Amino acid sequence: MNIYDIAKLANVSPATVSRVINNRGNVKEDTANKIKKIIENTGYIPSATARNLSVGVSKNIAFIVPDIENPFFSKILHGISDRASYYNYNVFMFGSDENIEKEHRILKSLSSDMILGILVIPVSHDDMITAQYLKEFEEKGIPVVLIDRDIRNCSFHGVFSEDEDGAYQAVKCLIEEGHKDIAIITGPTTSRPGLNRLMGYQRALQEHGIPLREEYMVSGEFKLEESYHAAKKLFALNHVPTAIFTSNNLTTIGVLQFIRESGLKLVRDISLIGFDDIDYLNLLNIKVSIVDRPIYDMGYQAMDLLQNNYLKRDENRLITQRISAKTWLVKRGSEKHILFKGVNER
Amino acid sequence: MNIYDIAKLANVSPATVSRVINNRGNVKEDTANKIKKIIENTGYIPSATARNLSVGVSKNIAFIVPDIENPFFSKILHGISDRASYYNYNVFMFGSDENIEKEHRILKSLSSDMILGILVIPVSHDDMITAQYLKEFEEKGIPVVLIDRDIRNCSFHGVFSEDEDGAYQAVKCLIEEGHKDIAIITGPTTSRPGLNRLMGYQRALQEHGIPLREEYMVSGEFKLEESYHAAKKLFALNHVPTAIFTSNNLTTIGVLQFIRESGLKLVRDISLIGFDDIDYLNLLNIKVSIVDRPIYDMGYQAMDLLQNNYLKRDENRLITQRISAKTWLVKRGSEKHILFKGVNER
DNA sequence: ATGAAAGCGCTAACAA
DNA sequence: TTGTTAGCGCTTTCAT
Repeated sequence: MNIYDIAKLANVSPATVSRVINNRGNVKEDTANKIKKIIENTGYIPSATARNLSVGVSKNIAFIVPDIENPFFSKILHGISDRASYYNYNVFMFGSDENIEKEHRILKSLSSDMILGILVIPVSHDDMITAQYLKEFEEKGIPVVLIDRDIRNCSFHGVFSEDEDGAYQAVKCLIEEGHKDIAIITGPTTSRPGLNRLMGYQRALQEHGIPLREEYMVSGEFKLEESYHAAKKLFALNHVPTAIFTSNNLTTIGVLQFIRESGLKLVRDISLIGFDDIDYLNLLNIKVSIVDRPIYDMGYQAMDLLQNNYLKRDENRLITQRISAKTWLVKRGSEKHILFKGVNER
Repeated sequence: MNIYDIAKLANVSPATVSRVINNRGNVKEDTANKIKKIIENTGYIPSATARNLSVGVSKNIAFIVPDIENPFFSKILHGISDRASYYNYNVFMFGSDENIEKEHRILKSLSSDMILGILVIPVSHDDMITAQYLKEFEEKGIPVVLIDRDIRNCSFHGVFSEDEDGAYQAVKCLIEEGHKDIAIITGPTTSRPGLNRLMGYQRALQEHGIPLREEYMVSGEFKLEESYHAAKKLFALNHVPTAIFTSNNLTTIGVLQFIRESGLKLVRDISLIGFDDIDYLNLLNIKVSIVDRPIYDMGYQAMDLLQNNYLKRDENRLITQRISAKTWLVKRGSEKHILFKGVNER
């Protein structure tokens, strides 16, 4: 079944059928109705492939995500997917598994005529190969929108968030609660959010006259297990901090795991503010204060940005659209300071 | 840049270039190398769209999932994605949001020449419209593989799991622990897994001579909030059960939420076994016994099944391949029975 | 081993 | 309002 078959059945030309299918107008209503009926009855579905080839444009967008199973990214995907379906776009999902080579392979495999745009959460802040691929896509008129993670020295469109400020607010809150010995479990230094959250942490301390201590900044790499071990390191210090700022959701969980396993208790033994919420914790009455942000909306907005940039891809090439999502502190009690922490007594 | 440009640069015909690109052989090594070099230098990437149109086959598969944010489905997606990338397939991700109309719209929009196969976790066990769409795809030679949820009276290929047995084992375990008053929070009756888990529950009770009690079977619809209220109902009964079997991960969380909010404690006040694990609970030292299964592998296997059925889509049309993943009980203590439950004392 | 050319299903410019 | 026709970029059969 193709457009010629339909045309024959309707005694019209394929062009007319095409006009009807695409609501191009300039077709007598009778003719249009007749054609529509035939399409309905035969169950004919136009070939998207042929259409794409003919018009040189597809309705597919590619989404490249580092960790499909992280609920943070699932939420972004949800936002993207919902908005994409509004635009009648299809979403290709590619998982890079935080692996830079895999990311390159994905980008390389992206035949540019199959996709209309690219949404990507890049693995690294510093990787110039990925940046090069993305630039080439932009030059071909395929808009690129980064999500959450920026790339150094490039100015791609993107939806980010106020990482520095979020972290700053969190640490400032801890300070105002009376904490002075505040540690951070950092994200990878190859990631912009990781870097910025560290900077927010440092600025908060400095602005309040608290000296930075090397041993209070340990690396958790945004990963659960690494963060668990980072927490362990902090508790092995001579002078255990009274509060920890954790740089992402998995980091928070890693620390919580360590706390539970060690028989420690939040607030009593250690205070905590994390970056990004963890859905079920609050429901389960595990009260952890966190820096929140509109995650679903970030995906949604990214899709919108892509769409806008696609529409005006010829003009305005020089204007980069970058959105920064607000962050806000959600206090649930884990930030509280009590003067004599159990662990400091030991 | 197209295949003609490359051909011209290499002083050969487009056919030869095509042979090189697709490793078809029958090309002198010199010629092949020359062409490869030119392709390399120009950065030419063949048009997947044109290729698809020409050969009538694409490398895309569609995955339709009811709830992107549920970690259970994220794991399946991960398995699918990994295996798909092995086959050099791209995965379209569609979210039906447990909405049957949305599912129909997605299916309807799936231009059959854009996709090579369909992986779907259908919203409903009973919906014949979806079934009809899927059948039509199969008839066109586009293989369909169901995941997790079967469709009534159809025999699609699929990867399911031993829901009945898993539930049976869980409830049997509770009985052997000494529980007699065992409730179930059920999934939707329009879902096969929901139904089968209920059947497993009932069989376990019956085989052990425990009469079924209507008021001990409440509906949680596989949803968090509904399950929370279901738990509330159970605790409002004159004769509160001593144990609950929860039909999926969200159900378990809903019940845990109720338990926590009510100041109740697992085991002391109520025993619990759930279906499907919840990643972070165990890490956070919330010890809930659950029925586990190889979720990632289910996605992985589904992709393999699709691939196999694609390869032999012409022969063997009548042989349906259905895989059932094993389930196993993971005891973490929450199944334990103590004789005088606090809540029964009231 | 290589090339010529038809065809995949659709669109759009041009003609009528 | 409708039709004709030349592509879109690739594959593949059939010659050579």
